[in-house]
Amino acid sequence: MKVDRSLVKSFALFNKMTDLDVDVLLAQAAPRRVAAGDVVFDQGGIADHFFMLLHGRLKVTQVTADGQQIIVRVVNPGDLFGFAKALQRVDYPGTALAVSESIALCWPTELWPQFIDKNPHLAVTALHTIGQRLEEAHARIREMSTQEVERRVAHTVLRLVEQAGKKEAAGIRIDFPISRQDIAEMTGTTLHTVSRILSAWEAKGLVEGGRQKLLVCNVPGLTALADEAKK
Amino acid sequence: MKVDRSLVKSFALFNKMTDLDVDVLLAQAAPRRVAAGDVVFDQGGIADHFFMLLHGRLKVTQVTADGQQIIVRVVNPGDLFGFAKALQRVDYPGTALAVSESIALCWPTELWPQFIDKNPHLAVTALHTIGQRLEEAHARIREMSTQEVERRVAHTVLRLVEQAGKKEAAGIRIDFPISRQDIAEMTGTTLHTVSRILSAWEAKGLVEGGRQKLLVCNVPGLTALADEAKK
DNA sequence: CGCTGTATTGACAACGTTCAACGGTTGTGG
DNA sequence: CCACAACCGTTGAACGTTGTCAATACAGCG
Repeated sequence: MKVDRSLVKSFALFNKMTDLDVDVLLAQAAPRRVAAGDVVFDQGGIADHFFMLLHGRLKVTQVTADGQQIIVRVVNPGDLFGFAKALQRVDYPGTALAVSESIALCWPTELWPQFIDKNPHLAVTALHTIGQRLEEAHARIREMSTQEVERRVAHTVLRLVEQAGKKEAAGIRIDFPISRQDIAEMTGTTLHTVSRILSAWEAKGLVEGGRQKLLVCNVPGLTALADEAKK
Repeated sequence: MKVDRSLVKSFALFNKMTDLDVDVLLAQAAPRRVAAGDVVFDQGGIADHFFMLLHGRLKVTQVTADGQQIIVRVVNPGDLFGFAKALQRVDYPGTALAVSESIALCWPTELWPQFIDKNPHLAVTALHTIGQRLEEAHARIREMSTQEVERRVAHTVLRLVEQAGKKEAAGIRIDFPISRQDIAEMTGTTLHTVSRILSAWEAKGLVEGGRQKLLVCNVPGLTALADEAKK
């Protein structure tokens, strides 16, 4: 039940805090293991906990009234997630699903007010986190408003490289299982179009595909594609 | 220079505060008049102040690297805006431009920490505000990912009715000058398409157009259009 | 009165979705 | 252990929504 301080000290959220404060926070946290494919919480469910990802990878999705799904974001180790209550919501606005074996720290939402009370840093950090997320959302809106699909996919893949890139001999591997459908739901297009684009890129030697796999061979090349003003 | 308490007490931000606290806040605020077409701050400018809109209407825009513009949001009376510094930014991420004669309260950003220190309510309110804005952004992403242009425009117009609707004999007036270009930049399309859609709606008696004018005659009809699942 | 910014409308092209069929891989249950 | 289902991916063809290009009209303003 007890999580060791050394496991979390490297995350941005904690590295400005004293050992004592970290210990207090950890003492109230429950670690939770989530198998790939399992959900941490469901869209519409009562927001009774908030979380931090220790290990693994999650995707947060939303389903529209007419059944279409989009991926809101990918959760990486060190990220806070599911703190809907802090935003004055009673329910979770999306579903968090593990795409690979993951471990999350869980706190009951009732503790949130105490936490920010005891540790003003946390409130500031939370504000920054949400601020960044808002900027990401606006960036995505900007892209969807002004760019054609191929550039959006390029940007999305580059973002994944940043967040989950792992160096390999032949290039940079996206370090979790990701399907064309997933990329489609991140960019607002269909898996067909994504498949075509990735095939074209593979022919150019920019990437290497595979079942739920993606290896980026030529980052500068992709960046050029992403930044290229409309011809 | 002094702003009377009664002018602001009706806004959500202040109505949970004591008269004394309100007075303290107001004592440090500078009211600023902005003519239609003038900017309050520029994208990229140093974020040395944050604001609350007392009267009028602003639009917040962003320009992309290749010169395309989008409208991030519309600022209504009572809204906080431009608190970039609280999100750990040094510059404003967008430009705030008055679309009609407006009055804003200005505070130097250095005061922000003191404010949330003295008035914990404010930090909570700020979190809620940003949380809502994040949800709006996600809603917009969802719409742009899954809906065709006409429905997006319908949603956008309905949102404007909520925010800036003014009852008239023939329907609900959008209470500030708004062009087809503006609507296009809010929905991620072109003014041509917006013009076509509005013309079609006018033929059906749903709206009445005009130069920088918009009157919604049939709200339920528009709502039906907006919610209609894809045929 | 002419200029500038806004709006309308048509013709056309194209990007991307939809529909459809097929191949390959993984995992499961008999 | 093999057969089969379920899922993921690929690719072709047709269609349609929407952007692009272009021409015109109109209102407001100096």
